[in-house]
Amino acid sequence: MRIGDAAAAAGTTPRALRFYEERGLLPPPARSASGQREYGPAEVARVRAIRQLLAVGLTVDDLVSRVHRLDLLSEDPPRRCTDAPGPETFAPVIEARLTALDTEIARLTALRERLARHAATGGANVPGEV
Amino acid sequence: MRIGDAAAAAGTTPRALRFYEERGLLPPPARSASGQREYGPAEVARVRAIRQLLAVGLTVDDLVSRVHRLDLLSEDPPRRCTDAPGPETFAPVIEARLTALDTEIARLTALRERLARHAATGGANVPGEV
DNA sequence: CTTGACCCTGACGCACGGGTCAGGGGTTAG
DNA sequence: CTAACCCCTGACCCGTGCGTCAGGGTCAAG
Repeated sequence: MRIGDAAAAAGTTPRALRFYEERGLLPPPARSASGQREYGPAEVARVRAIRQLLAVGLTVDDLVSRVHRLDLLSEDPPRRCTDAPGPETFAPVIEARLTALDTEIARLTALRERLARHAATGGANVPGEV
Repeated sequence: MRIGDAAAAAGTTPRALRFYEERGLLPPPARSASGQREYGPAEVARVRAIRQLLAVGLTVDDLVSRVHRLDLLSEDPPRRCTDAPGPETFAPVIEARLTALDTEIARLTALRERLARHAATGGANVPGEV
C-alpha cells in the first residue's frame, strides 16, 4: 500500500503520515525500489491509534514520550493481560492533559464572566492585572 | 513622555505600544526632532482602554474594527450621554466573542469528558469523526 | 568625553498540527 | 507513448500578542 491509500485507510492525509514519521510517531516505513513509502495494515492500525489519542486531546509530544507503547494499542484484540500494563501506560500524560484542560476551561470561564460583566456594566473598569 | 515611560504608565511595554500602533489601534504619535515617539496622557489613557478590552477577551482585530470608538472609552468621566451610544458600541464584537468563548469552552469540556472516559475504559475505542 | 540607559527599525521566534505550493520523478491504464 | 495521477523532498504558511535579538542612533548625567 502506498502512502495515499494508507492515509485514506486511516482517515487522514499523506502529509499527516509524513508528519508523524518526522516526529517519530511512525517508524520509517519500507520503501519501494524507487523510494516510495510502503505501508501494511499494521502501520494503518498504528496511525488509527495515534489519531484516536490526538482526537482525545493528547498532543503529538505527549505521544512521542510514550511512543514505545503505541504498538500495544494498535493491535486488534486488546490483549492487555500479557505483561505490560496496557493503555494505562498513558495515564500520566492523560492526567497531565486533564489538568491542563481544567485549567484552560477555568481560565476561559473566568474570562467569559468578566466579558459578560464588562458588557453589562458598560465597560468602565476591569479590576486589572498585576 | 517617551515610549518607555508611557508604556510603564499604561502598565505594559514599549514593544506593545509599537505593536498597537502598527496594527492601527494607536494613531502615529508625535515625534521628537530625532525621531523618538512622544506621548501624552491621552494616549496613555487610550492604551489603558485597549488593555482592558484585551484583558476581557477581545482580540486586536476586534478592536481594530471598532477603533473609532476607542477614544470614547479613554476619557476619564464616562460621559456616555453625549450622542454616541458609548461602550455599547462594542456590543457586537463582545457578543461574537462570548459566542466564541462558549463554543470553545464547550469543545474543551467535551474533550475533557472524552479523555476522562478514555482513561477510565482503558482507551480501546473512541467513536471517531467523519 | 564617556558611559549607561533609552530609543529606532526590521525581522525572526513561539505553540500546534498539519496545509499548501514548488520542482521533479514514478506508475499505470489506454 | 502519453496523459493523468500518484509520490518524493524541502520550505513556507496559518493565528495571537507580543518577546527578543541585531545593529545602530539619542539623551542625560558625571
